[in-house]
Amino acid sequence: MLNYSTDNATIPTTADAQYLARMLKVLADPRRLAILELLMQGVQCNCELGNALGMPANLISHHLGVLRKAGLVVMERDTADARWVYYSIDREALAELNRQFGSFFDPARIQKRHPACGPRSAPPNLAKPELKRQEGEWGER
Amino acid sequence: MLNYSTDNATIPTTADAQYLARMLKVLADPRRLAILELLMQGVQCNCELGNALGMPANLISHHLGVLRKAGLVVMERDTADARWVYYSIDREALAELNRQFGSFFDPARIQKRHPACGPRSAPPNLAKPELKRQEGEWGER
DNA sequence: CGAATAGTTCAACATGAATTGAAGTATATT
DNA sequence: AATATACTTCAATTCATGTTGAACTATTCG
Repeated sequence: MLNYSTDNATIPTTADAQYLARMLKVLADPRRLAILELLMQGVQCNCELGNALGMPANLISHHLGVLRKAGLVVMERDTADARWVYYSIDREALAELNRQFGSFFDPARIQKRHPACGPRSAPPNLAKPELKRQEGEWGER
Repeated sequence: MLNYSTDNATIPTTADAQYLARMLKVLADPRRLAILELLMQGVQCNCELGNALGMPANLISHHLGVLRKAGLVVMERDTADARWVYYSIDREALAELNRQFGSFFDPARIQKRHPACGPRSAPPNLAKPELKRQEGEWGER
């Protein structure tokens, strides 16, 4: 029954899924999450972020670069002293991310089973999508 | 102005942020996203997932293990033939994830700047959190 | 009982990305 | 012009995790 092909069928194919996959990679770093949390609390410069998080300036720059490339963060230089660079969240990009995530992981989207393989005799004994919870360490906090 | 400490200040500290950091790591893999997408479309067994995604059984098992540990996926064996194992999304865990994500990345949470450092002369010229968008490759699709 | 099947686990290896340390760039001050 | 300041960029190193291939486990069938 295993006849997997050699093409890249495992890469998300819709534009939405590709967007989400890329964004999730950007978010799945504790330090970047911490930076984003601080920027949610207000516009900040590299040294403010570095002070608050105990990170060197170059590492802050690196992570901010990743966030900027992802479109989540924007930068502006101080008008009085251009050495100061301020970073802030791009509200629209954040809202769009929230929409996409909420849509992809919407529980209302869960469907019933459509069997494509299984035992020859009896159909799978599944009355509803939720099975009895047997494992999981993190879901419940 | 750089006086970062050596403690683990960069690790998200609240329980919510830690939960989110862990979950995002689980989600930030294209193959796991693809698996989740298929499970959203209905309960499936290893070989159905493997066929659809062109992945070997052991890799499917590995990723499903990660998803189960995260509490997002549950398993049940077929009652007629215990060799068949079905996987499905844990609806409640998914709903909780959606809530946490939506809350953390809620644009309404964005605050104004509270300066902790900057040029000595003029205060930062920031009237509102949104700055003019200057960069970003992915945010707009 | 042996063979087949569905899936799981293990460990080595590969890969991608974060971190580190140095160097570079631009701006401001003396 | 020299020095200080706030970052940014680069490249080597380190680290975390995905992938591969083999071995294992449990169940079913002839």
